[in-house]
Amino acid sequence: MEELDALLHQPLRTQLVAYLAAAGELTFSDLKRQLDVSDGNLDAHLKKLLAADYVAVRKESGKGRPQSFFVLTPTGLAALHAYVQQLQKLLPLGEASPAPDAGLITGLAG
Amino acid sequence: MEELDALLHQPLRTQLVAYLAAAGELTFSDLKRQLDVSDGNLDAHLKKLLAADYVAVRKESGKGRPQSFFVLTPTGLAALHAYVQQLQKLLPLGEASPAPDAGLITGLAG
DNA sequence: GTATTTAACTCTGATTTGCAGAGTTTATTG
DNA sequence: CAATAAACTCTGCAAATCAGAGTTAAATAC
Repeated sequence: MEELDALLHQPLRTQLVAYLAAAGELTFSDLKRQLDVSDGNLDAHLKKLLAADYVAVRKESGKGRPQSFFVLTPTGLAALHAYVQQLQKLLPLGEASPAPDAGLITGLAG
Repeated sequence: MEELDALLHQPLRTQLVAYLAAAGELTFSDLKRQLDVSDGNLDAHLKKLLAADYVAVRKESGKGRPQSFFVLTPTGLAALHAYVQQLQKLLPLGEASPAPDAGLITGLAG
């Protein structure tokens, strides 16, 4: 049985990676604002994603203050894709039933 | 902005709750086998879910060894439902686009 | 019917993760 | 050039995660 990617399956990192996937490229400050997180915390999570080669940095200096631009790497994008597949197998996401043998999580509305 | 439920957004607990939702009721040993996890670890996670009233126990003794049967409570089921909604907003799950302004995470296959 | 084994938990302590704020560096403003 | 502020980075503490030792109770052997 496959397990959920622990690197992605964490509140802050899931959002972070989702934002990067949507936006393509974001600065440290962009992420800090969007995630509403402390500097140190964001730094720690980015370091993990960098270490795993899920994201990459492009540092720009010269014009204006130095800034770091973060992007998803192909590795990170593939991991995200796999992660989403895992979630779909596990949970009743989207409209289709995830498994043929079970109609998971129904009868909620009542 | 709403955040992901930290109690549910954790590898073991997400799976645990998904299994409970699918099966309706599982014993400690069932969960241990399915999740392939140590006794202590499973106990700790169950305690958290019990403390949050996401799951409930029914303890049976008398016939055979004493066993604990775990179920999702209505609270837990509602939390799971809300959690899935959050994921759908954040990630491109299912077939439908999550947001009108972005076609998230495309161009993966190439 | 008592001793031994084994399933079903539960508790404890160690490791890892997550977090916030202090510290550092570099540009901009007066 | 001094002061301010943005953009990070580092350090240490608090909480979460985990594995295995310990406990209780039923089943099996004798």
